[in-house]
Amino acid sequence: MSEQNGPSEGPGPGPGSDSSWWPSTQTWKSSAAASSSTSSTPTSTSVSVSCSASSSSTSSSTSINSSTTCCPSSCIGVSCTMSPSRSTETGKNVSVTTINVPPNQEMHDAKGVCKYLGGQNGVTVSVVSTSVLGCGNANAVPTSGICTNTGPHSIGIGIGGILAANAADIDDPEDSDGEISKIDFRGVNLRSKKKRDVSGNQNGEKIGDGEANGDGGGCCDDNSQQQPERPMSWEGELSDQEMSSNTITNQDHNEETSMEGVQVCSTSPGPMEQKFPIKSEPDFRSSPGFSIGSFHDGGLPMTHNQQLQQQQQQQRGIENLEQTQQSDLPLLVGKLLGGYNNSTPNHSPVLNPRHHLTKHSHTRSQVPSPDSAIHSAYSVFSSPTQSPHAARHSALGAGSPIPSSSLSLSRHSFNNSTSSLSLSLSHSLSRNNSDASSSCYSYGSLSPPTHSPVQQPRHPHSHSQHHQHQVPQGSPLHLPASSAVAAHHYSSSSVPGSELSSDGHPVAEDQEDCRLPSAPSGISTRQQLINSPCPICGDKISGFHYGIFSCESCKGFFKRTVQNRKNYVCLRGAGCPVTVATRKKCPACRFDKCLNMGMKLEAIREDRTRGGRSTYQCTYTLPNLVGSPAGMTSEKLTTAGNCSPAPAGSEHHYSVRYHSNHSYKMQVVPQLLQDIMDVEHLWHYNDNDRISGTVECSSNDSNNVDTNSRRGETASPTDSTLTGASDQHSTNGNTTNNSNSQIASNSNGNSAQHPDFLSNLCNIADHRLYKIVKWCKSLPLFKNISIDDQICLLINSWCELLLFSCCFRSMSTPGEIRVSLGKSITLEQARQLGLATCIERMLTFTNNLRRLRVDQYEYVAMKVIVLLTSDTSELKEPEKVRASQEKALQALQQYTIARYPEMPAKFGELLLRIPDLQRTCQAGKELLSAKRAEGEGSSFNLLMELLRGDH
DNA sequence: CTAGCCTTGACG
DNA sequence: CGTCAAGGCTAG
Repeated sequence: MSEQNGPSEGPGPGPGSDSSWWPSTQTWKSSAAASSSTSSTPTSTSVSVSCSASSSSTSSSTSINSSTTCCPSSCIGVSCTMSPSRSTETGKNVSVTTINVPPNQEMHDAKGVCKYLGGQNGVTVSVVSTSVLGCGNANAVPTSGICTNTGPHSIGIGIGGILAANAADIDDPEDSDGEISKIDFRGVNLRSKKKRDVSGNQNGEKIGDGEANGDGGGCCDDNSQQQPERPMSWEGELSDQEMSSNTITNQDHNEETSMEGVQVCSTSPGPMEQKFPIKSEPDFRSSPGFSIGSFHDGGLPMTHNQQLQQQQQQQRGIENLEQTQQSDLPLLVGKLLGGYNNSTPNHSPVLNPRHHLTKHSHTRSQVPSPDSAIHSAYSVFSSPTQSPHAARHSALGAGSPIPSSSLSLSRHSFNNSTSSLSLSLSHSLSRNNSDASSSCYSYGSLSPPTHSPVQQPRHPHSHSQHHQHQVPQGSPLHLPASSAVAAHHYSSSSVPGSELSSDGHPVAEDQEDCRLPSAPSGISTRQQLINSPCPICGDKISGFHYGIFSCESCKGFFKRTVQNRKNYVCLRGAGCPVTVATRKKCPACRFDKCLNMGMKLEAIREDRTRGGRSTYQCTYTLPNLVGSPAGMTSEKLTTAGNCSPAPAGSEHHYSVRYHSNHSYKMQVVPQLLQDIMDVEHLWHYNDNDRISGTVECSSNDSNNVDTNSRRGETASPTDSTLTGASDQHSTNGNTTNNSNSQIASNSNGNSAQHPDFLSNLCNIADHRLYKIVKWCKSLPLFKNISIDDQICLLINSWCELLLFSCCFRSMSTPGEIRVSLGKSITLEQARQLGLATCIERMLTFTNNLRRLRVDQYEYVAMKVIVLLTSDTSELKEPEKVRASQEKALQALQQYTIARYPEMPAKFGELLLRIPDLQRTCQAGKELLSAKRAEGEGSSFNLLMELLRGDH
């Protein structure tokens, strides 16, 4: 890893951040290298336990010790693992994200407990203790994940908890917050300071990002006053609380940040998407259900009828499943889904192998390795040739940052019509393009944005949106969002000059075609354009940079951001105003705006070659507004038609460039996708959950009544993840026996020895399961599926879902997988722990996500697609499931086409990653089973953490 | 990190 | 040689 050590890259491309997608060489290389190297390592199941064991035992550098070190109970959570920063190989600091144990931990735990006790209904302390004991006990343990709930109460947890949690979910904001505050956000984007190499290597740079941010957010240097500076990450800005909370103990080494604190939004590649609204989730702990857990009670967000039906169905389904399947998971899932209650003996789900799962796994296993992923990220961007369409339209590409708020915006109904596909037209331009075809600039007035000629809203339909300030100052070129308008396009050549009229002014031809309000063609001169305000910040335009006319500062900012692969996260969830005065405050939003306004990543030269003409292809597709496939309304289409792009062969395409965020979103994001996104917050795992989970687990286990009790069959997803792996594989695969046997083994082995471990498992499993089920039940497409099938689907996909979530979250930290809050693991560390196979695949998968610049919308859509995989023979209504999946696929396709016209193959590429995910999952499960067998607690815990959901 | 200014180099 | 966009340098 050359310069960038894997970890170090941290700042790197976050999922959200653009940089992530950036073709960046180094990062990729490093990662690639790593992966490749690793690849050599046996992917197969057998992980060398020995290694791990030793390593684990030794806290060695990597120390991932978890629980033990910390409080046992709490273990998982915060405390655990901290690995001091370790400088990685390369000289650079790599930051491995180390996790420090927060001093607070104890607090947390205690707190958690307290909450738990107090908060929860009936749960008594005694219970807790019991459960704890239980966990500790060999018996209970294994199951823990699942078991967690097991106690009589346990059930409650599972289902009850969920139910209880239900919508309402009792959140304790406060608690949460408090907890959150304690959390270490180091990871969050702090940009490591980087020194700049004289040479200006990018490599080194990554490191550099951050310091400023430090906690406060270095990003905005200046701003501090106005706002405390916040660390940025693509994910979003941290809330104030978070900010305050962040205590970062950084280790010197780490400069990078992990995004942990940020909730997630996981990464989205695009800055836009990145900003996922951060919601803290309700703590289910607080929910009575949890403690007590009668699953009966809990109500997921469902109507009563639904609930009733579900319950009925569930029971039936569950029973069926039980009969048919023997995996633990199903039961648990079933319970969760349906509230099915079974009091079965508790076994640890985790331990139990699930056969069913295997089936898929097998299939999946066959899937080609992700290795390909390694290839370059470059490919996409770097070579123009590859993507003819490469150019990102400002409009389209620009993903307008979608502020969290945006979610609330009214949605358009989008037509799913595929027609949209056709919309994207692209040219590929060569760097030297002579062809510079026409570009359309809307000249209109030089006047300030408000005055922009374009003012007419281009989109009649645009809903009222509240725009966020972000609106540009509206240079004629770039219409203010509010004004929505047309923009100029250039067609092909990146070289502005080409576009210019003889005068040297950009040709406005298109405008007319496009009906842009802007001034008549020819009227404005380039100079005029230059005189207009920078569409990003409103400053004076200095020229045509990276695809748009912008000021020198934004040009430089964009360059630095891309070259250095910065991952900025808006702590506020996006939507920060970007003006001359505020542009320094939130680089995340500024970068988003750069993209939104049309700056092209492709314009940044990987090789940093100076001079000459740009080779990047400028492809302009029809304006999304008009044509966006996804959501366009007919009207819009019509409009588009007017603007009709140049004839297919023609080189010139004109499109409206500017889209307000709002309109953008509406146009590009299919309703279904938006609906899916709206429930995404249910997925995220937050600290509170964790903590609470811990408590719960402990409490519940011992008794375990039933809940989870699965006849040993069920495993919580988490567990299953672990175990499941084995199961699916068949590695372990014992069906029936497994659960018991496993449990036994566990109990005997490590589990007994590591109460913490067990409790952790319980916590994780419970929480994740809870979250996942809750999420599933809220999914638009999932609700209509019968309970039986819901259970089946969840059983078959939970592992993929968890891993996907983890990998997506890790997009911003090349070379490392973000395990949990602040914690991350590098391949090297994984090797020491004997987890190389799994981590390697995860890194590879993550690299692919980064390369593809998977954004939040794509991520959520893919999760649904994965969830709705109907390739199982166990489905009762496969057609229905298939139909649902098809809808999700359609929505994703529409979105990718509309949002990333320059990446026409993105949809297909995204789907091609699913097999990799499945393989990765298989590897993870195998590892888990192996670890479990060997009893390596720490490694096992680590895996659990890996599988854990987002925070 | 920011942003203004400088250098580079393909084109015309 | 001028233009112009991309990268580099560096004071702040």
